Amino acid sequence: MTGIEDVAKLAGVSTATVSRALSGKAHVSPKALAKVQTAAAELGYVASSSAYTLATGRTRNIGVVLPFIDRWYFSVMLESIETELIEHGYDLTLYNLSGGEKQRKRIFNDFLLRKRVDGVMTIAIKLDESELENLTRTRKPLVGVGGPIPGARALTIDDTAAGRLATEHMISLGHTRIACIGGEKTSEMDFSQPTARRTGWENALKGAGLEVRDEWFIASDFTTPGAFHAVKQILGDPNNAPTAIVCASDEMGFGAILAAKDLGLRVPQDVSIIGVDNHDQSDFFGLTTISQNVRGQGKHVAQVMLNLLENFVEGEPVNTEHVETWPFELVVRSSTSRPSAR
Amino acid sequence: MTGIEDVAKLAGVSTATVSRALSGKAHVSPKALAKVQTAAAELGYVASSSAYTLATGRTRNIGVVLPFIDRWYFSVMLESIETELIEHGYDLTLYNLSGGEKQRKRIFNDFLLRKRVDGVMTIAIKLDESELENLTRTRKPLVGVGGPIPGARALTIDDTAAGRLATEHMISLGHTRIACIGGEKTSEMDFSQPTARRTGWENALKGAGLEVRDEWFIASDFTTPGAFHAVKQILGDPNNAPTAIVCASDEMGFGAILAAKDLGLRVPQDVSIIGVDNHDQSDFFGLTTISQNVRGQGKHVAQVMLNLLENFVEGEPVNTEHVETWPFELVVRSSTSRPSAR
DNA sequence: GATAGATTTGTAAATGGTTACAAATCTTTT
DNA sequence: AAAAGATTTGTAACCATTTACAAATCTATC
Repeated sequence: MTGIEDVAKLAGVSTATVSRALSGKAHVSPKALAKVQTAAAELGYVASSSAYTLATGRTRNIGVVLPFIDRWYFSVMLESIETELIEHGYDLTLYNLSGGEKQRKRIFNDFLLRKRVDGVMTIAIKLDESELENLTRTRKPLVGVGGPIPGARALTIDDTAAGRLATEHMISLGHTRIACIGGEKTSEMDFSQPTARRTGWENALKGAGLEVRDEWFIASDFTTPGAFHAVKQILGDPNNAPTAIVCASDEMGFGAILAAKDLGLRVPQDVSIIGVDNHDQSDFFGLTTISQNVRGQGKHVAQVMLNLLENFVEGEPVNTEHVETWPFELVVRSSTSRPSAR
Repeated sequence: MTGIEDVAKLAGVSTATVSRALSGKAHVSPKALAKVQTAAAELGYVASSSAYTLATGRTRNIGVVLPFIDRWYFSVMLESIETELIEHGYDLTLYNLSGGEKQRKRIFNDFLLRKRVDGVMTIAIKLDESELENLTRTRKPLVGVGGPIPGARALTIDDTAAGRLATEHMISLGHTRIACIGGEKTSEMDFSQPTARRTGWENALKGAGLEVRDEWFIASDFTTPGAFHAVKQILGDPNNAPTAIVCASDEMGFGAILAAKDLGLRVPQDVSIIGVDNHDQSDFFGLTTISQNVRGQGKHVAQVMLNLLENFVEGEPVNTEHVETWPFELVVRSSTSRPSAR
């Protein structure tokens, strides 16, 4: 393999000059620059990133930790973060927690501590004490998206407010019998969204003086089939069927729509349905939703990280708690309307 | 940060001994081993991966290149590869091509050449001349999945045979009017699946002496909404409506089912529909499909890579063309049946 | 208890870049 | 044309590990 020394020899300059010429960090005479560039091109030279890292302490690589990949929110978030990082010359190494508890332990105890990354981003992950402790001890930037991180920077939407807005949309249309399909009791791995969105639903109902019936909340995983079954339960009950359903995600909203249709109910004439996310396919399903521009968030959170790395001052504390709130908005489509008069 | 020297000092041995004790690559006396281990634990020492890489030439990191993340096949493939790699102590760095042509260029011309990865895996990517050339010049293992790679190892299903089996299933049920929803004319980025599966459909029809009507093939992207619109076209035609539809993927199959229902047609009584993949939600939709264990393929292809890295012999050619064919099978669900008598 | 052989250990040379510092060269000013 | 200042360059130390080689220690044998 050709190294910097080969280039220096061919160009007739020292390795220092080659380094300066190629990195652009210091001025080099036009002649030298040209010689180095042609020599490098001729040899097909590319700097070894490990030598660079060893010398500078920077990896130009950031670690991204997430609980799943095969869900819309996560894959889209990952995609937009990756695009933004590559754009700025950074690599992304992936740490996916779906491999179980022991894989999770290894990631936090081994992989993330190997000085392989300049910073860590977490996507909708709740870190436990020791994980957080491990991460902060590395003194590297930590940035989260999809929920707050104690003691670090994070970007998130106000999930309670989102759940509330979704519900208030239904209330404003005249619905009084409003159910909610939400996440299971927060598992270790999930974040706060499920419960927060449910709380928003409760708050909205209470705020409007409507009753919060236990049987009008059904826990389900965040998938289309999960919500499908939940909604069949809820709509199948001849005495208690609600006229509106608030789903904690759009993927669940799709399941709700399919379930209603499967029962022969019309959406929105017989049931109104709303989700949260603005999934790429929500338009296709005509699903009214609380839109939260996931791609925008991914790009933004990547920029926050890059900024942190750029303006890093030795000695200063890297991570300070700071949660930034991202806006959301109601997008009305054809899955919600006034309840039909009985 | 604590380095190997600190550990050596605390344990009262040389750095060489620390290295040997911790890597387990050479025998160390039990006493020394114990001393080193306690010292390392006390200091919370973790070896710097860049120094390791510089000294050994191995990164324990492999690069994965894919065209999208937010599609079921890709996210599941990625997830299973990542799990297998982490299991064996390898990192995965992600190169996603969805950021456009210039991003693609940078990835192949810069990122993958920086000696940052021990090997490269591509998922359903067609490499052009120069990309392939760049990759093979690094003399690092290259392994593909989802289609062959000229001059390198690859794992793939026989997409033509899969398309053919799907179609023959319809034929064996007695269908004679069989349409196909397939991929657009192979774009640069996609792989051969779209056309291969279409070819399978054609071959099956010809083999059975049935006519191949041009208007019974509709190109669409590989999404549910895409297929939805395509199928509405095809089923809406009063004179030419087929009784069976072969979709090039399950996500398209879902769209086909929804489109049929939307037109008031019953599946399978009025139209039979089949897909390819065995998507996690195919069971939910009752979609008959050609199943290709994507997780299994991901795991396998990761093992092939690890094997290559393990048994790497200096001087031997690393990449030799070899395509391994992965099996698939017909999974019959409720979306296919005999055509109803007119 | 000396000798040979096996095992364990330490010394120091890689690995391939970056960069502080000093030396050399080039401008400008007098 | 010399002096001062600015710019460009080269030398060599440094980053944190691994590992070849030699030295030291241990174990077994006579």
